[in-house]
Amino acid sequence: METRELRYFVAVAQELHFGRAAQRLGIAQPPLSRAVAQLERRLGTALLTRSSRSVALTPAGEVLLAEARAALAAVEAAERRTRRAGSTDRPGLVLAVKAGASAELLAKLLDAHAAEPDAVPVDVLLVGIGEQGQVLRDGRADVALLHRPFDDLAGLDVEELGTEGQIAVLPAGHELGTRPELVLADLDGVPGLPAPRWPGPSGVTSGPGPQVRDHAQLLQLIGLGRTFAVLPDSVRGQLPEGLRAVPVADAPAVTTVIAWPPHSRSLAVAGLVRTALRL
Amino acid sequence: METRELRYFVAVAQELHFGRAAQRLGIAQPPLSRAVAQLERRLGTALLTRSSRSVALTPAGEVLLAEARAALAAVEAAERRTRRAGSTDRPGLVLAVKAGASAELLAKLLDAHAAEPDAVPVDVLLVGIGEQGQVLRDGRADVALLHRPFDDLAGLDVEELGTEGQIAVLPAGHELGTRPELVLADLDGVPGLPAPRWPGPSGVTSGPGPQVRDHAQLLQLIGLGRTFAVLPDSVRGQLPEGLRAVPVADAPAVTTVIAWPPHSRSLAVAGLVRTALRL
DNA sequence: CGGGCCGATACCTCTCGGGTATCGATCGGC
DNA sequence: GCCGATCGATACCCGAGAGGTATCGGCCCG
Repeated sequence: METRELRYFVAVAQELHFGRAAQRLGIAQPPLSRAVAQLERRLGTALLTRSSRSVALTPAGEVLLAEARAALAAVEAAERRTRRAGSTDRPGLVLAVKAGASAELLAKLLDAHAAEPDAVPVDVLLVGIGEQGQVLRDGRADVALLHRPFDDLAGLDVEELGTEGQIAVLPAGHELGTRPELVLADLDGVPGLPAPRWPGPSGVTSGPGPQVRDHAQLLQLIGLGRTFAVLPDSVRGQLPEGLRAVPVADAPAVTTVIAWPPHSRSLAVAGLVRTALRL
Repeated sequence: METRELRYFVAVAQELHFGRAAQRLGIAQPPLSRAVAQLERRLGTALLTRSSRSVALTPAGEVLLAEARAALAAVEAAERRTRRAGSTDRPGLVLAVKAGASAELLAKLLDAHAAEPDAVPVDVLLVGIGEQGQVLRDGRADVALLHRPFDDLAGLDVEELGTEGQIAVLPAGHELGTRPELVLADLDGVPGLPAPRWPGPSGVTSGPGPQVRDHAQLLQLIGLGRTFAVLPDSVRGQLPEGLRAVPVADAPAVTTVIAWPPHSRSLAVAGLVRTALRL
């Protein structure tokens, strides 16, 4: 199987429409139809059920969609990492961090790493919530900080860096902000304060409230009184003036972890991880 | 990048010889030279240093070799898993087990799974030591039993099933077999009894003794008085007549784990894992 | 210094990926 | 119930590029 065929199939499987998929791929519809049909012939399996009015995935098609995405990410990663290994000007590491999260830990880590004798330059790549795994898997980053149980750690090698409780971050002057402590049930369905939505481990977003990409957006929306959030303790240090932080007794503990792609044989990654574990 | 290019590059990188690589790929040498040169042009990096008498990998080439292997395994996995999902006759799972290891646990697991209401048929794939990760990654198996710290768990999702001590397995009548307990140092450099070699997590094999692929081979060689082994407690149940088993006090504990490929969304895998965790 | 090994280059062929035109089926509207 | 619109499949053509053969040019060895 060639990556071209996989790209074509993924496009059709996502769009569920040959015409639109062809347009997205920048080719005409007939070659796309033929390519997918040929893929099905070679695999000996129907991947799509077509009824001239609609296209749907067969169970085998579902399997191939998931597997093809992973395989294409691996190929992309190969390309990107090789390019970076070859370009002499930047031999450093790329560290992916959720924008706005773990700021204090990140600062300490970068300082400690820079003080190492064999320090390699580190670029910080700020990504949206839940995107760290993706950038790690497709080669845009070499290491990432993520948070259990929120982020998807599947397929990554991981070391734990620390655990902390969670606090509710509320708009200035909100009645709940005056209490000394909350439980999750207090925050369930507060009138006029919907929970925000962000990309979860399963890739989908859930909840009724506003859609949010990173912590900065989230804090801004809280400042505007449009939502609230339950976040790790360590965000206290970066709360804008006026927001209220209240411990949430029964919120699950958050573990910050450092992760890297499984077959990374890079000494530079190992060095950064070692530094992180010493903090 | 197409998988064809990656396959070509991997062949050359392994053989370090364009002629032989071309032969292995079933093509002529000139197209291979051109394809690799074109890949280098597209990546903007030299991958190989060629000197008409020898071929060597550049650092970027080393990176691409590792990444390309992973990517090609992912593509193969996509193909195999889709084929199996499509062929109606065998909708079951493939469970990879080191030949001869964890026999008791395996029997219990298969029994318990068969007793489940939604039992899916399970094929057992016996593989050589250290090959479980590979067959999981390239789609030949869906689940595997492996043993920490011996097997390479990088990139796999894992649940622990149990921990046990280790025993030394010695030929009948060997003097060490009469002692009530040993320490690793006792086994270090026993005259006439070299330690066996098998594929380790790093892929290489080390040690001076005979080369071994699985437990059955290993036990046979011990029976012949040619080597010894330090193995998990649970092999006691399958020792052939005459072999001596002696606990090793300071050997690292072995944890048996059940593992599956990270993006497996399969309900069948989840069911088998749940059954295993109940044992 | 000459022969043999090996990768690169030149040049040819033909497969196959991609484009246009069109068909056939299905669904919605009148 | 018919007509038109939509959408995937089919027919047919063209050109890029993958692969083959012949050959060159550098390098080590005898």
